[in-house]
Amino acid sequence: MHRCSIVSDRKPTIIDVARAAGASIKTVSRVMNNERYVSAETRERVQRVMAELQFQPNKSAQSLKGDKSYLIAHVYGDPGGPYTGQIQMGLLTRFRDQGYHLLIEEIDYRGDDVEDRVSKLVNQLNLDAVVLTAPVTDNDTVISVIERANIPYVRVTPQHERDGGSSVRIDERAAANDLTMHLLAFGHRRIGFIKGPEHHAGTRLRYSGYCDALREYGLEPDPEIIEQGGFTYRSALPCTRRLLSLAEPPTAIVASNDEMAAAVLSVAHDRGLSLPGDLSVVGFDDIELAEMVWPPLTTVKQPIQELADAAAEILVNILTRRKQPGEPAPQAHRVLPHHVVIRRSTAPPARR
Amino acid sequence: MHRCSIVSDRKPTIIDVARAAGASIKTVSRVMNNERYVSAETRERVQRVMAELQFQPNKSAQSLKGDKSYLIAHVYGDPGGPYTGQIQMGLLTRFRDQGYHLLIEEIDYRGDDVEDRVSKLVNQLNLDAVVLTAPVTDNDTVISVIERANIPYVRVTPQHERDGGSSVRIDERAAANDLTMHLLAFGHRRIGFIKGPEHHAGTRLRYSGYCDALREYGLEPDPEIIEQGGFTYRSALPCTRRLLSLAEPPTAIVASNDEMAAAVLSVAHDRGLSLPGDLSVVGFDDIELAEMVWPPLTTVKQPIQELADAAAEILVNILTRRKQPGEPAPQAHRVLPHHVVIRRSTAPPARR
DNA sequence: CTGAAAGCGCTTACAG
DNA sequence: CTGAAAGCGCTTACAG
Repeated sequence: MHRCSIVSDRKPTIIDVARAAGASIKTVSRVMNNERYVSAETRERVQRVMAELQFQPNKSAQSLKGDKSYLIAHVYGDPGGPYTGQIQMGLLTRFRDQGYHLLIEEIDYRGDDVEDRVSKLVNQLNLDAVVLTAPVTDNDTVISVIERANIPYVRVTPQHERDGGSSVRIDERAAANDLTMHLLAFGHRRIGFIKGPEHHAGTRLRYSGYCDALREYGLEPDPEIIEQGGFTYRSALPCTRRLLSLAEPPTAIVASNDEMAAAVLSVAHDRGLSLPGDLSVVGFDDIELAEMVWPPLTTVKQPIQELADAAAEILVNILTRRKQPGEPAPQAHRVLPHHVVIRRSTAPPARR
Repeated sequence: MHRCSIVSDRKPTIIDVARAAGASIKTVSRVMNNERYVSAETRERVQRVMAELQFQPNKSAQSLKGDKSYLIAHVYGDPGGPYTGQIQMGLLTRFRDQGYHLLIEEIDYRGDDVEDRVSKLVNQLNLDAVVLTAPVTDNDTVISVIERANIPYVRVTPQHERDGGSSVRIDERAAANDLTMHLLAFGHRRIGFIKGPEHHAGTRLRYSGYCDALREYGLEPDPEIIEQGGFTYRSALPCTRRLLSLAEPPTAIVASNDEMAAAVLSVAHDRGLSLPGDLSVVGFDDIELAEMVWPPLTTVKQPIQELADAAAEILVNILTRRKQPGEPAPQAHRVLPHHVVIRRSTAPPARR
């Protein structure tokens, strides 16, 4: 018996394991990393000792010499939308099993220290990969730092396609089109629209989808009933007030996201309108809020869970098979199916 | 001129800086860490070279030999509540300036791998500190792993006080009391209550505050109008339906959080009740949703930003002055002021 | 299939 | 105030 003391006050290292197992540290390293060329017998013996000693490899040491830090960052912006948390949950679940940990970094795209912050994150920590969500999916400063460091990255619901990196998204334009068509099919012809903020993924595509749908019915977008919002509840309050104060107010309003749709409902309630008879309202994203307001919102479901899964899967694929240096990181671009969720906030327009 | 090439394809190391500055690596290290005993002249010269070379210290190397990983983890649970994101924002902002990065780990307290997961996080990454939020603030398994590793930690809004670690919170019991008093002062005498889930911080204290308030008015809590919810919107739907179907329904309902209060509103709307005349509703937390539903909720504001700030400040204090080993980590327990936000979901009961 | 040596980029003692 | 040496716990070549 040459393993003297199983219990010790300091954390066991690879050397302790090697000694206790009667093997070299290189062999222990091989077992840890599931490499080939270890006899089944040796592997088993080492694994048993690792378990007994409760050995846990030091990530810093692995990172210093090796090329992996086992750290992946989620870079997002505020307002990143209420699904930031759900995206993170999805990523965590997937990365966990592979031994990766998730770091988070919030980036204000207006800030002048964006480059510095991302650079520190990427370079000091030797990140293995990065996930980008709105509104930094299309931030050139952030992306160029990541590309310079030659780290694989995935953009979740980006606005524009790009040569580098990977992406996962739904067809936002088609989704906004479907949503508007739903209102047109109900007989609405005067349909207001509240846009999202510039620079934010989705803003442009959702607006385009709305315009396309109108044109399919031979209508032209009317600037009088198109408002500029900011994706927040508050931003849509004055927009709605203006729309409902028009001589000829819209009979339906498409808000570019659910939070703004909630604001439309509040203003309508406040004016004593009967919903959805006097005003139909639709949102976008299907966040939890969509079901919690009254009437619950007709909206497009953003398949957050699936998007996060797809993003994680793409990265895990890349990370677990990078063997040849010089080989360009493989890319993937996935477009997931979307669907309109019809609830009680939409109905045919009431007769006047 | 002994700095040959400023530009290089590989990242500059401390050795490159030392060479270019004509100093030893130890001196560069001193400058990096803002240690004393460096002449102003040398310090400045080194700093200039660091900037020119865009030198960024490798955290893995710092962590391997030193005792700091510059990594702090936020351990939370799902449902961690919609303010998980806000807490993280607050922590990020504060830690950033100190050079710390934030890792996140979601823990399902029902899972049997909790210990393993937290242990891996803490031990493999050599975490510098941990922040715990609901519902893991009172999880003994998690806390004992952290304490064994001798890492400072802060619990945000814990349910029970503890000997070890630090905590920040509001007086939830007093807050629930205030909220209920507000209804009592309006003249309500039959006030329903929807509890949060067991094991979740806040559940017990909020209920106690409600009971206390009733007793101050000489009333006893009536089990018939006390429901068991789960802090989710959906969980409160059936609770509300039962309460409103009673022969003598409550004239007001206290929901243990805002999401459940939103569910109360929806059921009431669905039954055609006039709000707040037929039913007053209060929530707890003042999450964004509270202002987005109709009528907007009277609730208690959870000062998330301040709580996150306080938590971060406590940790930064501990981390930046740990000099003497053996000295126990200093602790802090802070109770922040709370206040009731009165909106339009509460009013005196209508005459029957 | 297995192992001894060197080294990743820093920090910690320890000397001057 | 400054620096040369050793070492943190692993992995990467390189030999057997």
